[in-house]
Amino acid sequence: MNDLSSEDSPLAARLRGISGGLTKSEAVIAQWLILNEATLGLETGASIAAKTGVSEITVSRFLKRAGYKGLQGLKEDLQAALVHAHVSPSDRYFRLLDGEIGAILKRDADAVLALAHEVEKPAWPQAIDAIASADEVFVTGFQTIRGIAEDFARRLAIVRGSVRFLSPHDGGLVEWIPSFRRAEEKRCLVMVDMAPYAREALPIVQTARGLGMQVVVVTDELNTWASPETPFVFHVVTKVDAFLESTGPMTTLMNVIIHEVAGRAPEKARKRIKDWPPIMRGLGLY
Amino acid sequence: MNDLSSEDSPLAARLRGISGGLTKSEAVIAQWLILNEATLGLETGASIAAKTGVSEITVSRFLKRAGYKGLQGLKEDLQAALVHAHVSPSDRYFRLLDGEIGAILKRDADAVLALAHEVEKPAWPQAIDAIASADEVFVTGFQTIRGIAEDFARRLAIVRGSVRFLSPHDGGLVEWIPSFRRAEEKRCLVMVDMAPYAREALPIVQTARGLGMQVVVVTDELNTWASPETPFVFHVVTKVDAFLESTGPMTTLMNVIIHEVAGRAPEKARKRIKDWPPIMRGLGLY
DNA sequence: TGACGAATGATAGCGTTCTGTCATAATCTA
DNA sequence: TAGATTATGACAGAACGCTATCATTCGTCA
Repeated sequence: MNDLSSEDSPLAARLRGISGGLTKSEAVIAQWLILNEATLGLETGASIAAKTGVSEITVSRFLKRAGYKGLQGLKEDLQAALVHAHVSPSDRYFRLLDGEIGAILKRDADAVLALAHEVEKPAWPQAIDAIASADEVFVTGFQTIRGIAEDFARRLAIVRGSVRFLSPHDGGLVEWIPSFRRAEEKRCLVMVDMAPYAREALPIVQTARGLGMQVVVVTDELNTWASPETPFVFHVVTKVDAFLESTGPMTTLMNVIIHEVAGRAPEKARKRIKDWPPIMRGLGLY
Repeated sequence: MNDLSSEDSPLAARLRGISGGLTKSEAVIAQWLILNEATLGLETGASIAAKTGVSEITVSRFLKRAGYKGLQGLKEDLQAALVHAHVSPSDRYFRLLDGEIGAILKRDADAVLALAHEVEKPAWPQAIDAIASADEVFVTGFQTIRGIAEDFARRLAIVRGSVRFLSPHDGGLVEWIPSFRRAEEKRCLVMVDMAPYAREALPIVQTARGLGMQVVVVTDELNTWASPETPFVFHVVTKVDAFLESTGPMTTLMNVIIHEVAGRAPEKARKRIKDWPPIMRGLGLY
């Protein structure tokens, strides 16, 4: 094992660090795993056994001894190392991230990092411009993610004015009745969506488009109805193998939108952030 | 699907190139695969089916139609693409996470992973028990994070009954007027808090404690008033060097609470999750 | 609105994977 | 060299993954 690169992967470091030394079979398995790290994703216990000349149960025992929950656990670790290498410089969290809740947190963190793909899209800065430059911004969202939309509307209003939450069922879209005085204004709708609310959401988006608004949709990974309606559709991974979908990464993306809109006029945003607390002080809330 | 990045991965290009268009289910699967490309190594046909809401055989048919020899064939293709890529997936992630927004996402992801510390606390399972075993759960939160609390109340109500959102300023705590019929019931208050709302939050927590309720507070990293009032205080990092604090990790922790409460009675939670859509179908929302 | 075709799902069966239990082989020590 | 201990393997069973077949649902068209 001494002939391996000094620049160890986490896998190599971990296998090398097994206390008590390795038996002959274990050494063979460890070396094979390290040399074939790039393609471990495709292997099974049986295929590793076949390639190393030991039995399947020996492979299984070795992985357990190495601290993995079987080959699946090793694969999950490799995946996590790939994604999280740039998040935390130390292993201090990963020790705690064993178990079911840890797995959910890791997938949530994966989903947050994966937002980088959405922000990288050419449509992203155009969507930010649509929101930042609109004379009025409407925000809507339904049922169990209505809160995300409401918080977004409140928080977006901190960094720019003329933001309204829209409750189509309650208000029947009276906010969109045409006004002569404001006929030339640019308006933008931001919709926070989660399948399967297409029946409600799609007509609203189509109505907004019909009225000349730009529409930005932030939605989950299953939404396919939004793309034909507007170029500004951004997906968030919500399935994290929990009882319910995760809404944390979607909240994070809404916060990033606010940050980017504030970044379009940073001095104005800073002034608004500063001006707000004194106005609120009369409420006696803190 | 037209909103995807112009810099398509081979997988995205291949799925996009399927002639004859996609059916509704196929479009969902294709989009999900593209959005989750980084973690496909860990998926099975069954797990993809579960996450996309289609059946396993539909996933299998789609992969065949896309020219893969099943999921295994897709994984082999991904692996081969990995070997031939000039930039490794890890480096690609690094490049995406470069820059200001990438830094924010990394800090957000780090804050999500750091939630493992809160979940590890001895108080955590006791807090989950307090919520799960209460006869009635009240949920409250204010201003720009009121939406997180409202969504939490709605979603917690999916997995257990007798959950109420509390709006103290609107309702003046009428929900807490004593009732002889329910005098012996165990009640629990869950408060989502963010500095600087101590002036409003603290009296509510003290009132709840005085009325014999258990209180769980989920709050940001600056809160110091909560710990003397209740043993169940969980902190979330919200400072991510953005214009405004991030509420994504807090949303994630609320989701973890829901998951854990559901886990205290999983069959009941699954039944409630299953029973809800038919009731909702009358609304015509999807 | 009804019929027809396409899409999709349920179920069962087959193949593969993983591991518990017991047996065998290898290694070490006296 | 023999006995004891440890490492490893064989086998069977449980669990999981995938798909063929048939049924059901959905969408389109007349």
